[in-house]
Amino acid sequence: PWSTTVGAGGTAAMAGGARGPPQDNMARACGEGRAPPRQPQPSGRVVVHIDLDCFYAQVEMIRNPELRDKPLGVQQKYIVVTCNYEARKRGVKKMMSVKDAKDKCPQLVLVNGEDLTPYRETSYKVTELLGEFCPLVERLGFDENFVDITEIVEKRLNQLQQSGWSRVGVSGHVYNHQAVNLHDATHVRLVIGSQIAEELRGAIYTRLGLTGCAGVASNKFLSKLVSGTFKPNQQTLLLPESCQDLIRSLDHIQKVPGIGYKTTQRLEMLGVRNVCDLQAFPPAVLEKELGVSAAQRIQKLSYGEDDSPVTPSGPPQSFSDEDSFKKCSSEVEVKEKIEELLPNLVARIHRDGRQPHTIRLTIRQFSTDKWFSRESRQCALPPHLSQKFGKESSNIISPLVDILMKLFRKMIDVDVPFHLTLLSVCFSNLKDLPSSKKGSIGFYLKQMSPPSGSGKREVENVSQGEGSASWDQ
DNA sequence: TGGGGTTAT
DNA sequence: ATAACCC
Repeated sequence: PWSTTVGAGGTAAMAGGARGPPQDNMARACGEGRAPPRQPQPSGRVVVHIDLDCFYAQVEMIRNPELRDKPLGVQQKYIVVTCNYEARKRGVKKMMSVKDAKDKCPQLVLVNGEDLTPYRETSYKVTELLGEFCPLVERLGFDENFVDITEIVEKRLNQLQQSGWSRVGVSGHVYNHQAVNLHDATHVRLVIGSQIAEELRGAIYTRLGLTGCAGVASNKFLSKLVSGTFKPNQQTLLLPESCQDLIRSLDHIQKVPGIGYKTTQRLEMLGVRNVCDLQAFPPAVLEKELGVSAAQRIQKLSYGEDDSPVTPSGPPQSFSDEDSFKKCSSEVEVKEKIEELLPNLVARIHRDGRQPHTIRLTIRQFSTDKWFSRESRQCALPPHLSQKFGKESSNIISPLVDILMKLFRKMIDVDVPFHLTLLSVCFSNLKDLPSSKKGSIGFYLKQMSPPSGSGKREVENVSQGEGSASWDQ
């Protein structure tokens, strides 16, 4: 199913003509008049963004191949959170209500995707696979990864120079159909990057059976923006000269990754509607509205500049499990929900092997207008409970429930009627178990403390501290 | 809108 | 602890 390699061949080497082919016919968001003058910066990096196609649906189709050629949606509560391309052809969209989706497509097959375990596991397999090629892999959600392949490109470049410079051709699309200039060192590196991106996608497909898109560019931001250009299972290379065209193709600022809901609201009050407005906006005014840091960051993004590194994600920083519902309004119900969430969560952490030192309870209260705000309370886990994650058996659930109920009462006065629509439990502040070698201090401490703790009483002191004292760092 | 995640303040 | 961001 792979898209064929598009040769950048002979005619592509248009030496001096640094400007890409004029593509002014597209109705772009930016007015003709004021193109801010900025050169594409010479960062020298090569970054790939990999974005799996309708990830949850793909995982479900692998789990049950019968679903392959049917329109398929993945459902959480009453929402179709994602769907395969058969379903999209028939008008089903991401985050559509089940009702609307069934109206659009009566034959739609739905699978429940509220348990993320299969997606999480597959997701980490992808990240680990990419990690075999290169240590610099950063996750973004479950279905996206950034890979900094600068070093691999350099290595290939050297090999090519020694073996006498064979043909280099682009793999996949080039944004804007811009001609490649093989006399331009930056172009050559990015072209090699496109070949490596094709190999990464190939490995993800042959080893895991998953398809996805890739974007190749000189930084994370641009690689992410360009990866969506050709949509299922294709890849796109961005050359520096087309950077402005790419970012100006965004018709609204909220499509800029890094500019979310809140910032969009503020920018709109300032009269900033599209990317060109943001590029041209007075920096000092922007800094007053958003703070220096955010202002400078997003204004640089508006030019396609992003010096943020690809930061290896490593193992997760937190483990959480949540459930949403129509109504939960008594303490007993809260306790039941928590007891439902915990065993799975505890098992996941146990598999991870590290010990959490912080626990958090998050709630969402029903309310008509600002239904999207949550509150949380967290506390340090008492050390003896942290340690129980290390090993099997003993009932760690009950003391955790006790702690969580105390956290709950810190947020909610149970004597006043309440109406929750979500509960979430999160463990964070994960530490490796002291790698107790024989003879080390850690070994003796670990051996000596646990023997006599039935683990019932010490829970009391955890949340009792009126000062809320957290032993957290 | 769900069921997750991250970092900055 | 919250607020912002990402999927």
